[in-house]
Amino acid sequence: MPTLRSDAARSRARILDAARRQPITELRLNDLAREAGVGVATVYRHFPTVTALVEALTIEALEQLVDEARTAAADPDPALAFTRLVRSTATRQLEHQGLQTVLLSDEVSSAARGLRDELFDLAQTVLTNAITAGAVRPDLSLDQVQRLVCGVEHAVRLGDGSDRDLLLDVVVSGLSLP
Amino acid sequence: MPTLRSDAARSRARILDAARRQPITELRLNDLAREAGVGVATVYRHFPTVTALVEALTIEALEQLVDEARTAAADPDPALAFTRLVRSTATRQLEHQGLQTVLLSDEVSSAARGLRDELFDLAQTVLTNAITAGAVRPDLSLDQVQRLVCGVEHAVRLGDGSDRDLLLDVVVSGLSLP
DNA sequence: ACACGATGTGGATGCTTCATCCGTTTCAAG
DNA sequence: CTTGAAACGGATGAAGCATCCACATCGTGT
Repeated sequence: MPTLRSDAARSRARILDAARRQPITELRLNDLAREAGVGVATVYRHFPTVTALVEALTIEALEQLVDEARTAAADPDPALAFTRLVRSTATRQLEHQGLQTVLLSDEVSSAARGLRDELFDLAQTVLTNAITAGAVRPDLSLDQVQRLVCGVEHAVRLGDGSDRDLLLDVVVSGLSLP
Repeated sequence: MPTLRSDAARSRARILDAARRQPITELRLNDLAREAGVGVATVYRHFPTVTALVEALTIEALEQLVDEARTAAADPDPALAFTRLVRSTATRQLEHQGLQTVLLSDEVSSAARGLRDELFDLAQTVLTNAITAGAVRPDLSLDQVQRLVCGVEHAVRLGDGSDRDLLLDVVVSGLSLP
C-alpha cells in the first residue's frame, strides 16, 4: 500500500469523519460527499463500494474485538471465557452496526479478513474448550453460535436497546448446559 | 370494501401470483408489472405501498398463525402451550418472509391489525400462564419474546435454514426455567 | 340490447438516486 | 522552477420509482 498524498489523506479523514456522523443504514454517498466538503468522485475513489467504507469505519472496532477475544481465550475457566467472548462480540456488534457486515461479507479487504480469521480461530478454541468442559451444548458449531449472536443483535435493535443484557442472557443460558 | 370488478380481480390475482414467484427482498414493482402482464399503474393502484403488497401476500399466513395460536392457547399445559406458540410463530415467520414486517410495521391495514391484535392477546395470555406456572423466566415481556423470535429467524436466515429447529431450541431453553 | 357513468388500465413521463468519466488542480521529487 | 503523476470535483448518463392522464372495459338501469 503506497503512502497517501497529503491532500488525499485529508480527504479520506474528512469522509470518514462525516460518515461517522450519520446512521450507517442511510449512507448516501452523494450526500456524504457534500457533507464532507469533497467531490463525489473523491468518495468513490477512496471507497469503491459501500462495504469498503463500512469496513474502514469498523476495522478499529474489529481490532478491539480481536483483542478482547485474546483476553477471553486466556481465561482459565472455559465457561467464563465463552460467555465473555459472546458478550464482547454482541457488545461490539451493537456499538458498530457495520461489524456484522464485515464479519459475514465475502468482499472484505485482506486486512479485515486477517483479523476476522484470527477472531474465528480464537472463538473456535474457546468454544471447543467450553464444550469439552461440559459448560456449553456440544451440538452447536461456531458458525451457529455466531449467527445466534447476530440474531440477538437483531432482536435488540428491534427495541430501544435498553434490554441488551437481558436478551443476551437468555441466549447465553440457552447455550449453556445446566 | 366495495366488490371488485372482474378485470380488477383478474389483475390483482395476476400481480399476487407473480409476486409469489420472487424473493420478497427484491420486489421491484416495475418489473413485477411486466412479469404479471399488467401496467405499472395497475400494480400501484392495487397496492399503494410495498408493505400493502407484502401484507396481502402474508395475510393468509397470519390467519393460519392466529389459528395455531388459538390451538396452542387451548393446551392445558402452560409450558407446552408456550413452546408450541413460539415454534409456530418462528415457523410461519420463516416460511413467509413478510410476516415479520406485518407484525412490526405501523402501516398495516385494519384487517391485519385486527388479526395481529388477536395474536398478541393470545400470546400475552399464553406467556402469562407459562410464567405463572413457573415454566418461563418471569423477567421477560411479550415484546421481548417476540423480538427474540425475530432474532432467531434472522439467525436461521443467515444460514441455509437447515438448523432452524436447533437454533430455536437454544432460545426456547434459554427462555425456560430449569 | 344498448347506452352511459363508473371503474380500471397502460405506458409515457418527471423525479430522485447512483456511480462514472474526464478536464482541471495540487502535490512533491529532482 | 519544472514536470509528471496523483487526486480533485462536478457534469453527466444510467436506473429505479411512483404519478398522471388519455383510453378501454365493465356492468347497471332502461
